[in-house]
Amino acid sequence: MQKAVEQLSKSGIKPSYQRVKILEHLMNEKNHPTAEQLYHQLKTRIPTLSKATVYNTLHAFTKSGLIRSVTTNQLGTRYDYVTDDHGHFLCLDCNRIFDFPREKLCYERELEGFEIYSEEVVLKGICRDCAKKR
Amino acid sequence: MQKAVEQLSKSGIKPSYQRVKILEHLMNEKNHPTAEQLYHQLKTRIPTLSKATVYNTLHAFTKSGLIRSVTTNQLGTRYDYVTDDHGHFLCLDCNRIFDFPREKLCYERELEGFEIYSEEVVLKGICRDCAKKR
DNA sequence: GTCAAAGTTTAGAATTATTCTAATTTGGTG
DNA sequence: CACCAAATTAGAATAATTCTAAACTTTGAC
Repeated sequence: MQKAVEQLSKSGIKPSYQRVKILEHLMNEKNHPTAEQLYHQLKTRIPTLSKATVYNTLHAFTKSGLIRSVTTNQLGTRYDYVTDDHGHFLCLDCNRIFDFPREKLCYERELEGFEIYSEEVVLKGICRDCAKKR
Repeated sequence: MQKAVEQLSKSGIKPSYQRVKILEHLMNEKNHPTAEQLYHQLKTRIPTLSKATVYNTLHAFTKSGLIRSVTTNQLGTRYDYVTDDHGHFLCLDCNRIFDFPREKLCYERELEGFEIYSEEVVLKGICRDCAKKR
């Protein structure tokens, strides 16, 4: 609880009840939920919650860099709380997303004059578990 | 024309009229069109063309590795003909996508046992032209 | 050549993620 | 308390994508 409020304040986002709950959820969840999933999971505890709030909030968080959005093209955009630089592996079978560590990328030469707000590395394929099952 | 047919055959995809036209279009276009844009641009030359065909075809091409899909989250998925390893920079202002060269990424240790089908590096921000205009 | 089977394309309906809108609620300030 | 701005809400609207069932093409067997 305290941590989420702190993070929001630090990012210049007013820590409303909904925002705190959404951020906490993302801080605890390790499974990269969609906006839809987040909405349903939180709806039980915040019955008045609206989808618009979830989307607005996720956009604000993403813009401020608190969370990262992973556009997978299947089942909608997925979100995770940003800790360090890591890439995402999407399993095309079970739809889970795995984090994996990666070096910070470096593009000074190629993209001179470009302002880079976010960078995303997404691999797609079959995860270890699903590969074994075949 | 010949090149597209050849590429399709090599990938084990039967080179139907529509497929050849779609692939040729992607080989010529440098601006990473959406399915929608492709559909409209080709519709003038193939009046019977259906959106379902465009989507089916793009999926087949992507699966075979002939083209790559760039999921940007704004204005739909965008496609480009694969030549070499490169990353994509999406300008949040003008919505253009810029290709830039990048090294092949290397994840042997972190993702042992995972089958990697595709890898995508997407940066988002403001391109040089748009940055200047401010 | 004719036929059936398989594969491809088509138009339009259906679905689904996301955005929009206008009204309501909330929280702080004088 | 009364005011204002910001945040939230429910539900409608939009837009990308998928689905469906029918029509058309191609292929190979006879």
